[in-house]
Amino acid sequence: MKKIRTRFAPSPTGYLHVGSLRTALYCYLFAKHNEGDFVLRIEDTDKARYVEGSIENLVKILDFMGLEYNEGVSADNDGKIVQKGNFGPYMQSERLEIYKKYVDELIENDYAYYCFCSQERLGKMRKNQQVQKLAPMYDGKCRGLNKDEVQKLLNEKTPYVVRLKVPKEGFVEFKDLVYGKIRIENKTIDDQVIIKSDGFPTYHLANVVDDYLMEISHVIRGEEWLPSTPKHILLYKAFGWDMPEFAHLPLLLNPDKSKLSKRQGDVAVEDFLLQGYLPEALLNFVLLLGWNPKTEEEIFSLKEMIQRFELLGVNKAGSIFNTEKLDWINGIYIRKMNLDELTKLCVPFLIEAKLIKEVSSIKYQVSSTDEEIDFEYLKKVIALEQERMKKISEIGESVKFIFSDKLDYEKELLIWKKMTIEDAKNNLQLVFEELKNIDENNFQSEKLLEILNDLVEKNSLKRGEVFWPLRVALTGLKGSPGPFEVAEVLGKEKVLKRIEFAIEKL
RNA sequence: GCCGCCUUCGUCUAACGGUUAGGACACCAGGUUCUCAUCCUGGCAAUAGGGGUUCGAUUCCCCUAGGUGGUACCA
Repeated sequence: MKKIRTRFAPSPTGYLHVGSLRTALYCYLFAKHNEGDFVLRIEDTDKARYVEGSIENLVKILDFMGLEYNEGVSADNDGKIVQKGNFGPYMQSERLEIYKKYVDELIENDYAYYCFCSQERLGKMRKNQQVQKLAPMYDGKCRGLNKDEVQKLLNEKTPYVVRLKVPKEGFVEFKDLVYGKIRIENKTIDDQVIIKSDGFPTYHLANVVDDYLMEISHVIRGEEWLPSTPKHILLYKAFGWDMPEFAHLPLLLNPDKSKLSKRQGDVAVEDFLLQGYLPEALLNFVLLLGWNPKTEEEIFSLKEMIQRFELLGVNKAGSIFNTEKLDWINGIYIRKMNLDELTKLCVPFLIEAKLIKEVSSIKYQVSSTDEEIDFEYLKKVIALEQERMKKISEIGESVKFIFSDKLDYEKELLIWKKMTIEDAKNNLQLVFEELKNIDENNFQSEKLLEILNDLVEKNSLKRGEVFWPLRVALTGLKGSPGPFEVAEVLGKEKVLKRIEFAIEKL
């Protein structure tokens, strides 16, 4: 059997779109599931839309997402673009000679023709067609030019494009792996430009030639390509080439069901990463947008995805990109993560939130107090929040209370249910006296729980009457981690200080 | 306008032509708990509309509606 080879073929026009990420993921999974190759090809045939640095950025993000490809372009240690694999170059702008050769062959065999029509004429023509409520299409003026006429115009250096000579009769039919049988009448297909006047190929030509030369077995791409697939098929036929399989993927949508766009929120993979979504979570989320595993499982590692992925499970309808479920998935991955790694991810956000400053790679300084802390301490702080974090970006806000010199809260918050102010004050006083006598080394959450439980019993109190005021005294928050974990992280001195502060407040 | 594609809870999605139309997120309620979160239990909520075919349509066919993609010397 022929080797399975897929390609991801973005154009370098800026950022990596989450929709493209899903396409890349499906291409990758399909290839790897079938022990095939996954190729990265840069479709930079539009000079006008090229954005500086976007290839470098793309390569970096794919790498960070863990979608490893076998061939294409890559970045070296300095971030410079280099060729990867032995098939290159995989940037279409460097393959112009190749397209030229193939297009000459098409013209030679009467599958394509030179067109010398000016942009102005074409514009007028289309306007007329629209007025007459006709589909805007090239009217075929240059289609019948004979060899001498063509040669003459070429000699006169008349600007030209090359167009595909689409048959007037008949139809193109193909079987899409997702959408099933698609049939389109030839008469509705335009004589598409395949070489532009600047000598660059258009997508249609470059894509077909490259897919053929790179031995791509499965073309997996967005649904927006479905209507132009017949043009591609016509090209394969004109060249006499075997066709790849086609699989078009449903679109990702805005909440209003229009095609997912930047206007209505973040769409760049980088934006999500910056917000503190984990790459694994993002992949997992995007996997489920348009594909289902035919079981009720929802959480998959990349390895499991490879094992499970089949094109059969891809559905046809577009899906709204709604990040509610992404938050849930991200929370799951955060909880599964080991503390060391999670802390490393959180540190930049803590610095950004101006809670701490970096002194060295393992030493930090608390901004408000200049106190020195180390990575091990940060781990304890992060551990407090691990199970309630949805996005890494929340960490600054949620652990602010740990690093604050002075908490800011209403004194009423210290009152639990129907307690009186006096009760709260007394109970805090009791706790204060009790904790004062505990050795610094015994300031551990289990021990503290034990000791304060005894205190509660001894004084026939309710747990809430003691724990709630204590927790608020330590955190200043309505919702927070438990008082004993917090106490352990803060240490004896600060705990006593905060309790005193609360008592004074009441 | 023309051509194509799509349509199941709010969202992501299951269901050989026969199911009380299933799961997940979100939401709500209860349990655990000093609070939040986690965890467990339960609840709410859908086959776009109309015709066929069939003993029986979410499922097959047709029409309508809506949505969406394409209609470039952009990809």
